[in-house]
Amino acid sequence: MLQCMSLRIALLGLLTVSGPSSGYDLAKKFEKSVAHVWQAGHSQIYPELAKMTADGLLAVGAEGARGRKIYSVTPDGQAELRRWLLDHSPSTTTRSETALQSFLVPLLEPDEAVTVLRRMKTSAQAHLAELEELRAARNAIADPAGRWGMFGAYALDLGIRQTRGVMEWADDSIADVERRSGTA
Amino acid sequence: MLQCMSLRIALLGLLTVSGPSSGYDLAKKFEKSVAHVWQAGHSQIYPELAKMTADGLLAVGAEGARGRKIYSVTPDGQAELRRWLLDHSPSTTTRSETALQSFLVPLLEPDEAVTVLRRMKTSAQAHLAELEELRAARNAIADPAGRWGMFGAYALDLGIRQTRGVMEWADDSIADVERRSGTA
DNA sequence: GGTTGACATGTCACTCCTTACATGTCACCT
DNA sequence: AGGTGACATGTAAGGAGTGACATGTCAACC
Repeated sequence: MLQCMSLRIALLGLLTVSGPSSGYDLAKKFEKSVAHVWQAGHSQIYPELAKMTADGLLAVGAEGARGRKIYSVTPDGQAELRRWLLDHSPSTTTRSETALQSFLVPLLEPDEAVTVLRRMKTSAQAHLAELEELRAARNAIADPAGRWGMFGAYALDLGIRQTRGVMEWADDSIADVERRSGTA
Repeated sequence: MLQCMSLRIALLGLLTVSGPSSGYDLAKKFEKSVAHVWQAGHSQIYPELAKMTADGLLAVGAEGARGRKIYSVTPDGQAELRRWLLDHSPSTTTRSETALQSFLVPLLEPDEAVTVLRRMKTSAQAHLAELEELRAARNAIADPAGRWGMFGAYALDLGIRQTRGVMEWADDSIADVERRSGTA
């Protein structure tokens, strides 16, 4: 089993917090939460749930209306999740189109580079607004004292900091490009 | 052509800066530079170079010793790279194991969560040291006034900021977990 | 009764990426 | 002459991920 695991883990975590759920519900919740850190569509989720069931990490309860299958986490599944969190040092393999653009941007003329950097800043700004709205909604509704009250909260905080970092970086890089082209 | 493109673009950029190079040389340079933002092994690079040649983005010069093929960027290749940088808004699809761990960490007991967060901080620290050494080496050697002097420099700066951000986040999150478990 | 649209689950084809395997060249050492 | 090891280029098998397609249920509305 040298596979990536991450989708499995994400689903185990989500199912732990949600309690027994159907694939459809999981896919919807996934989209609104875990997808910020690990993307997957229903066409990947349904087969993975089936495989996880076959591997004993999940159990299928009664099938509800419209053929809904209700999954829940087995003890093996809990153990798998715990083990991954405690023992697995995450692989650092990056693959970010934004970072690639930032890498290559010096290949452009200064004014073009500034345009690209400004676009990056704008989209970071939009992303930041989205994340801060999410946090505001959390603070208004969620019960942070509950058993899983902080589920996703640290990741949200991290995302906000990283996005702010991108904005600051873009500002400084724009200034740097302009300084260099001014004195050239 | 709804493909990802990113590997193509990375190779075009690297080849633009390196000047005509063999696949082997590109793979080595790739590993030391672009791989920080987009990973790929030689088994992916060789076929991609062949495809890019077939698509007219690259041209093969004389074959050197030991069957070396010397690739160079064609005008079509330059245009492709420019177009991607100027017109392509990078997809925001995240997929980070670190972020996934940060997402799920509240599922653990407080002391376990602290352990995981400390590990994340340590590895961020190591990564930061690596990046700062890279920057020091750049500053000692590189000629930032040269045509491509800043190639990769903005990405390196971004990486350093992001990694510092992770460390700060880890510190604050550890403090938060400890505060919550103390008052619970 | 029929249409619409949200609910619900899946498959298929294709691209992307990783690991391991396979092949052959050339310089240098003994 | 033979061995070693860096150089150099590839292929193959399989897992991961994407987008489009396919199928069927059920409630509500007209």
